[in-house]
Amino acid sequence: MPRAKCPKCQITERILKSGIIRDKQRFYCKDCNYHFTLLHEGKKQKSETKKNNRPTSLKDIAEAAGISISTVSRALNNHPDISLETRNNIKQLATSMDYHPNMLAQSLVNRSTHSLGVIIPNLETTFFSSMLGGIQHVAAQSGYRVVICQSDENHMTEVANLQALMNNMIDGLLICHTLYTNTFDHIKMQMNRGIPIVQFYRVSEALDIPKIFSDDENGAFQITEHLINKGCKKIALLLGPKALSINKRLNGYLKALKMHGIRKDETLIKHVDFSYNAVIGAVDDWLSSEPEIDAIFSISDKCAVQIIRHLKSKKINIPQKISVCGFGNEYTGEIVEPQLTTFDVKTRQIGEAAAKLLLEQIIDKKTKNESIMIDGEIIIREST
Amino acid sequence: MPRAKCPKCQITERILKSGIIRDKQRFYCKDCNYHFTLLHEGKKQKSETKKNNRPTSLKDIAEAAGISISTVSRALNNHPDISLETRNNIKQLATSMDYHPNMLAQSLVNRSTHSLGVIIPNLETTFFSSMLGGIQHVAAQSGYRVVICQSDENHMTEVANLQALMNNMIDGLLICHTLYTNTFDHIKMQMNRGIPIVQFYRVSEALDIPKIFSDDENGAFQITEHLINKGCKKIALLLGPKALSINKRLNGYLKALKMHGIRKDETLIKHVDFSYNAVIGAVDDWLSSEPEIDAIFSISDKCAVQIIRHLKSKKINIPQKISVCGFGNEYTGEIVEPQLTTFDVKTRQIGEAAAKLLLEQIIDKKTKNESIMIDGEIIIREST
DNA sequence: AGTGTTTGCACAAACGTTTGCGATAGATAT
DNA sequence: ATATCTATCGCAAACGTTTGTGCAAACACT
Repeated sequence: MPRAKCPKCQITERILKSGIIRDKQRFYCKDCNYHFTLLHEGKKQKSETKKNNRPTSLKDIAEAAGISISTVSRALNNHPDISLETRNNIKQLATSMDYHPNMLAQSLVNRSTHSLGVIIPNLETTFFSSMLGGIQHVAAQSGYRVVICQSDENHMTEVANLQALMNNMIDGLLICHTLYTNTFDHIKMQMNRGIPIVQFYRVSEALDIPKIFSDDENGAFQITEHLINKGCKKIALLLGPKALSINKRLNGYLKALKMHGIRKDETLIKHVDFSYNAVIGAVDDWLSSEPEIDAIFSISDKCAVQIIRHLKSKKINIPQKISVCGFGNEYTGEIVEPQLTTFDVKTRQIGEAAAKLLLEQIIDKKTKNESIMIDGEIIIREST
Repeated sequence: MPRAKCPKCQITERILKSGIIRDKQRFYCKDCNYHFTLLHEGKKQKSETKKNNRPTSLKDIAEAAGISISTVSRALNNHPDISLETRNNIKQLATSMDYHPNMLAQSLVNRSTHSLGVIIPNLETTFFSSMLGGIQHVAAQSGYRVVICQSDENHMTEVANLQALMNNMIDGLLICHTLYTNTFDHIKMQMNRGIPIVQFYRVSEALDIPKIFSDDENGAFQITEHLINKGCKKIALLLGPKALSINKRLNGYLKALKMHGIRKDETLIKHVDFSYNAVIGAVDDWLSSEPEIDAIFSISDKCAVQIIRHLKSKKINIPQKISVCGFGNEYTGEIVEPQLTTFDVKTRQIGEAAAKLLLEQIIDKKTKNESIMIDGEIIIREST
């Protein structure tokens, strides 16, 4: 460990040796990119204290036992080439020396980390975290770990997480895109790296990889038709930012209107980010404008709950005056009063299916190109 | 790749070569631990198709450019020893060859993965996932990844995750124990491995490692005192399984009773697991027994919400007849009607503090032994 | 004694990096 | 011309595993 001080930035941490020239030690400061030389002053005490306080390795055990490294490795892995006696001795020695295998080294030679990566927009809602539950359950059954990264609905974070994970950290990736992800070059770049990728829930048809998705169009259709059957004529639709296949829900909405002979009204369709102010603003717009609306269909349960509370604070009766529907079947929809009519997209099943599909690819080493749709179910409660 | 079939289990996958003996190839089946020999039949086409379809490595670039591996490495890392011209050429070549560094190899030599491990009981509630939010935020600022493992409130899963992560996968660990974790040998075993560990929220005083915790005793005291001030005399307390420091809340409860001259009544204190049936059962017990209770203090918001809904279904007025308090300040407590009085334990701040404390240890390479308490705040709403 | 088989182990290459230390050639100073 | 310095690069060790191969000794069977 060179302990020289850089004459420029006075830092002693990031100094590297850079050769010896005429009895002068040459150094290089990583911080300020600067070369300099000093007279010899390094005490050469290499081999002694060198590998101290490091975790014990196979080599340490081998030296302690006076045998070769490979024998130790095989003994610990129960290879029958090693006699039972030696095996037991080595195992005992290993535990007594507090040996733990270095998984980095193992993964390096085995070319497999036995872990799946998950990139997910958000964990602070039951919607996504229940998908995670499904993923973990399936992964654990096959002995795989799950490495979770939160993109926080931020596209750049998604890209960064993706690149980090794909650099040999994982054997396969499950990804659910950000709301604001509308370009998929970052995925394309990783597609021929030999690491299988599966999209789930928020998928892109532009990509030629396996997907697990829910039939959102049909879900939105069912919800809208349900509202129509309840007698609603002016159904406002609250959509998220224009992105992704999530807007399939718009199609379902329009389809239901058409089928029941209701004319499309552009003013009843609004795109918002999911911020509270935007949601409330949109609702107030609708409330203050003609014609009077009689239903609000929010594509997010979270927003639907906010809408219900907002309407109640304005003394607007739900569902007598205005019906409210959500989408996703989050837990809060069961708590709020009136309880929220919504569409259960079976998030846990989506997670399970995604993990299964990924594991099949990893274990069979075949690149499938399957797309699986998970059917949802309308849940009718008090708000309609 | 040996493609021999094991005469015992007929499997061809896990066969290893095991030396040659008198012109006979010796094999060993990893599955059934069986040795056998066959006549030579392997076509020796080693060096040709060997390293095909592997990701490009530094070596590949070096060979393509006709220079040494070390030069390529230094060039890509902007080492000034390499001329600007060579550097740019190599960089260009690298991107054109679709090079991505193997982080396993990097971590192996650098002895650092630049990622933090988190073991957390559960992600399906905002309570823990908001801690995660805090952790991720702080970690990202220092350029660290976060690897999340869910123990699912299962002690064995916690242990398994711990062992996996600690084998060189991470530079530091943040752990929040399972409800059922009451022995800490698994932590002790890992304490001298050179990887710093920080406990958060659910901590154990028996361990000599840094902790971030909330003053649950004081929180419970404040809640109880608040109930007393509202005129409640018979305050039922719903606790979780007997475990951990979580039961500090019992102390706060008792302290408040004592200070206000209320006698402790054992029948008013119940331990339950957090299952719905157990919670409702406990409440029904209280309702059907003398003396009549006038308040329920649940140490979990989730249970408190269930209790509120249960009481409402029985037409019991809240808070006129019975006041209800929770603990934790989850989102659902704001949605339920009446809104839940609870104690905000500042989960996000706990996560942030824990990540900071861990990062300090990693970066300074000093093993601190600091314990930080995050103050909470009582949130009084309609249910009291 | 001769032949063949089995057992138990050691050697060394490989996985893909980083980095200490020289080595060489050209530049500059003396 | 000689001496010194600098810029640019290569060699090889190291990180901690796994595993193909060889080899000597022990064993088994004529």
